[in-house]
Amino acid sequence: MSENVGRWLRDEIENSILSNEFSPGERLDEMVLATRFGVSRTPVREALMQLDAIGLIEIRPRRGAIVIDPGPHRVYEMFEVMAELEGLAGSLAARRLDKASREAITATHSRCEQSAAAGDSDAYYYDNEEFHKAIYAAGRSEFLEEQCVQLHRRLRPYRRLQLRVRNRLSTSFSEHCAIVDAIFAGDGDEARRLLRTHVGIQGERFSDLVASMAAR
Amino acid sequence: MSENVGRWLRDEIENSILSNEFSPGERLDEMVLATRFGVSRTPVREALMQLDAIGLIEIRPRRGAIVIDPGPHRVYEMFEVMAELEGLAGSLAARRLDKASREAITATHSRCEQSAAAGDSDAYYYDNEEFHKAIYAAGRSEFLEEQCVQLHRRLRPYRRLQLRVRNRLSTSFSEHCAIVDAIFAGDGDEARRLLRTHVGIQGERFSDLVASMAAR
DNA sequence: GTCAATGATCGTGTATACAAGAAGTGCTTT
DNA sequence: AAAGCACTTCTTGTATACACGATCATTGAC
Repeated sequence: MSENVGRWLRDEIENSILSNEFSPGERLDEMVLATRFGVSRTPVREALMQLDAIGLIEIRPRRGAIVIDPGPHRVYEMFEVMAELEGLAGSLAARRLDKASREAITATHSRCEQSAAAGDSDAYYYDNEEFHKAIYAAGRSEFLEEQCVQLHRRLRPYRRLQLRVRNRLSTSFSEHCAIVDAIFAGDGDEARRLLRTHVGIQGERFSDLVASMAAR
Repeated sequence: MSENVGRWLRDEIENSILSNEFSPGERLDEMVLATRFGVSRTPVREALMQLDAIGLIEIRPRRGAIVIDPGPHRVYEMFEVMAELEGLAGSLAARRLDKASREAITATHSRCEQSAAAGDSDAYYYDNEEFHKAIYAAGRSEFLEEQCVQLHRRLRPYRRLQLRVRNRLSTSFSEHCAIVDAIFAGDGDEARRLLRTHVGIQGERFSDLVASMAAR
């Protein structure tokens, strides 16, 4: 547990939302949360305030907090922005790549290869996240890295759903290969382009997303 | 005053920070703020929590809140991300432009023209903001628009400083012209490219920024 | 039978009280 | 005189109390 209860609660509730324990639209009762975590309403409220500020929940004055339901269209928009940010990270990574980042990318990339070969979508889901984070870090822009990590976090549940689509695992991995090649070759524009299409949800992938969101 | 004190305080303190009334590094005493605004510590704390969540201040456990000092390098990184997001907004705007958005862009653009012609950098600062917001809106991506507005808000003080640089007003406006042309021509790639360079801080503009930040 | 009005109930918004840690101050000791 | 330690004080973190608005149900009227 973190040093202060408010922060701990924020992480706890955030995780519960992102892992779909609290569903979109669900009302978050302060008293219920307080008793559940064995604290008073004060730190619960502070945690909710923070989650409201980062857009995970909505606090309607005098009417309590509800988990925001982005809906397919907004999720698409979020992926669109994510694609753009990852593209930037990739282009910076290609220009600024150093030894440590190169090794981190190589390591996470080969872990993805193993999970993809094994057809283990849960393992791939985790390794994929580490791979992308390695690219964020390689861009050497702290602010960009933070933005990427935060948005990635919010999109996590949907990224996971996407991997369930048939053949997505092997497609994803082969795209990774091209991305790694571009970054290692120092080709920033190509890395940017590849990451944009890799992360974005073009064409039929949007309907796949809608379908998987509806299936929950 | 907003419907609840917490939100009002958040906006109030946020504005005070962004208008440099509270300087970077300054300690924000809960009790001082509470008495200043004539409320108790509870809503003050809730406001501070939210400002911490969006990265404007840092709350160090048991040691109070301080206004974050981004420093030139981080401000540069923020502009880099802003440029990318605005580029995306511009490319979307070029593809999705409708009548209302077109009129909004035209109107704000001509207001910029007048302020630039008058050499009124304060007026231009305001009109420029409206112009950029018109482009965000024209992209028709709510999430992107929100991200742009939020980041624009945080960069506002620095954008203002930049306009003080010699000739920046007329340069900025002529860039606007090219951007408007590209968007109206439906050339998304060109709009993206132009906005990226317009917003980003390349070359000597970075040293201008550093100089103006130091001069405060 | 349906709709509206009024009162009861529940939950949020704010203030205050209390607990606990951090920073500053003054004393002692070397 | 400088450094270390204890004590005091100030500020934050959490709990609780109270006030007010929203929601819901019950009752009455049409």
